[in-house]
Amino acid sequence: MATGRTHRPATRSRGIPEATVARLPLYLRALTALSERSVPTVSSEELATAAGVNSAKLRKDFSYLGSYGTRGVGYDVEYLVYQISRELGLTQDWPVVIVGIGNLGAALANYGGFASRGFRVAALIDADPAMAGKPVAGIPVQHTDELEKIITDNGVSIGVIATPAGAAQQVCDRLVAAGITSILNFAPTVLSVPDGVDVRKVDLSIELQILAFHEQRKAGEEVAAPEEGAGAVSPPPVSPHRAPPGAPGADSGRQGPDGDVPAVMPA
Amino acid sequence: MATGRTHRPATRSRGIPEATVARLPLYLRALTALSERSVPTVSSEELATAAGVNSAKLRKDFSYLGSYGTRGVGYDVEYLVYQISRELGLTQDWPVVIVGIGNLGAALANYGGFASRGFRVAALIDADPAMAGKPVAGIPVQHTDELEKIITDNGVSIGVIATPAGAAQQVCDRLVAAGITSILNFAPTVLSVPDGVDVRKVDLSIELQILAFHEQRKAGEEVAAPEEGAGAVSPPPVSPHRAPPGAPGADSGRQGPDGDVPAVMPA
DNA sequence: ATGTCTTTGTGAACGCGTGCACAAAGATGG
DNA sequence: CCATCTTTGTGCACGCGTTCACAAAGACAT
Repeated sequence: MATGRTHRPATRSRGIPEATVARLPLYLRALTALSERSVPTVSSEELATAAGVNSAKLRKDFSYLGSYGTRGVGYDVEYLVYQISRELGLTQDWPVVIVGIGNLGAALANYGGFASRGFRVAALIDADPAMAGKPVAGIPVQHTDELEKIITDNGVSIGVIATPAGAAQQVCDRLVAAGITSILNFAPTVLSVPDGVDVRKVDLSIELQILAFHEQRKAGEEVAAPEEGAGAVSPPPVSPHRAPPGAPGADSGRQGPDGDVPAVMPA
Repeated sequence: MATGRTHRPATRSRGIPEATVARLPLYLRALTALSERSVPTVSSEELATAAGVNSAKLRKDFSYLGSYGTRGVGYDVEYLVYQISRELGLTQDWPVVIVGIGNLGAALANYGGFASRGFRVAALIDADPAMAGKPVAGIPVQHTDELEKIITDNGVSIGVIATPAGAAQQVCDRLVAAGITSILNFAPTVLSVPDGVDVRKVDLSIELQILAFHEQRKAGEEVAAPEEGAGAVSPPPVSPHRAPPGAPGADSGRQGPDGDVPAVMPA
């Protein structure tokens, strides 16, 4: 999961737990697949398997939405697709803007999963004047100067940030000032936003690091970890030189502070 | 976070909670930034703010790693960077292979955040013969036929799947059979893997849908929904009882019955 | 040394999320 | 109409994660 929510402590919207909301898209995907195969109904067991979750959890999730099932039979696929879509707000059109048309931004612009879910790429924005007018995924890139106008003219409320880390906060501030209230952030930075603005982040690097952690653990299981100092080893002021990976280090020379340039895109 | 973990119920690796592991990369990023600015020490309060978390949570997280701070002073930045890197397994080289070099795969191959964290792209693999030999991000693409050989020859244990949804499971099976034990999946499909294999998934579409949910709720707050609670009155926008599809009518039209099309990667 | 001040590390309480297990609801067959 | 069988919906218990709040530990000044 390359995700991470931000803020929004416990405002359980109208009783639907955040964890449940996060799974609804999963159910929707599985249901859509069934719908395409013209399957009329599914049991919680079948659907749960298709969505990769526990059936009890699925039933409990659906119970928050209402009683849409039929005991002894299961759930009507089409009806459920509609209900979940409505709950998620996918029955309406959501114009989005993508800021930062680099490798990642371009990949996002070409992403086919947008339109099929009610999301419409209203505009592509980049700070590089050379990019202006150049079409990406059939949409001409516009310069950052137009940002505010684009957002207000199109009534955009969701913005995607795919810029380098250094520019993210600045872009974010402008988006928010222009009226954006939901942001999907691909830049490896913590964005600070005023209350009322939602931010979700996707960071591939983080996901890989989590995998590495487990991978290391698996590998170390056979060798039996050396347990290191049992007693609390007081932190010696002597900063142990950070062991640089045997790889071609010297990465931080690429650019700004963090040198991170996000590049992600779910298929 | 466009993230979502999979499996691994409660195997808290050596006592470090999964939630804590997921935050370590966040701390590491903030610490690295401080390190580059030559800041010698930070308090839990400062670091927490930089990482976007609560200070109490941060201290508790660090407590699982050991006592690396100094009361009254804070944490030694360099030392902590090293400890966390080591804990995450980033002090060693992790060769990874990327399968599926479409828009997404190419973006990933160009991602600068890999090398800087100890990850090295060992190979790019695609099923399209026309792609073979073509360099992407300086690395020549190899055909799927070579998959097994590439993995065993390079001792790769982490694989990234960026193929269309339809090919994901098949690719996954081959990766696992070849010895891969950690997979980062960008395809919108639930992968089934044997025990011992970790899968993490990133799905942009899901993140956007979650944002849409909250966005819709924000918009609806002004209209103030009429409580509707008590009697569990199933909201029948279409039909009270198990009404068949019927949905499209009220729907924003546009998309056909299918609507979804499992995010078929443009490739 | 001694006292004061800062910040960590953690015990404990609390709340959310998960999964079990079962009663209720409805379908189905006789 | 009744019996049986399937599957939902949910009460309940449990465990993880979060947060509070404070004692302990050390820095620093006197």
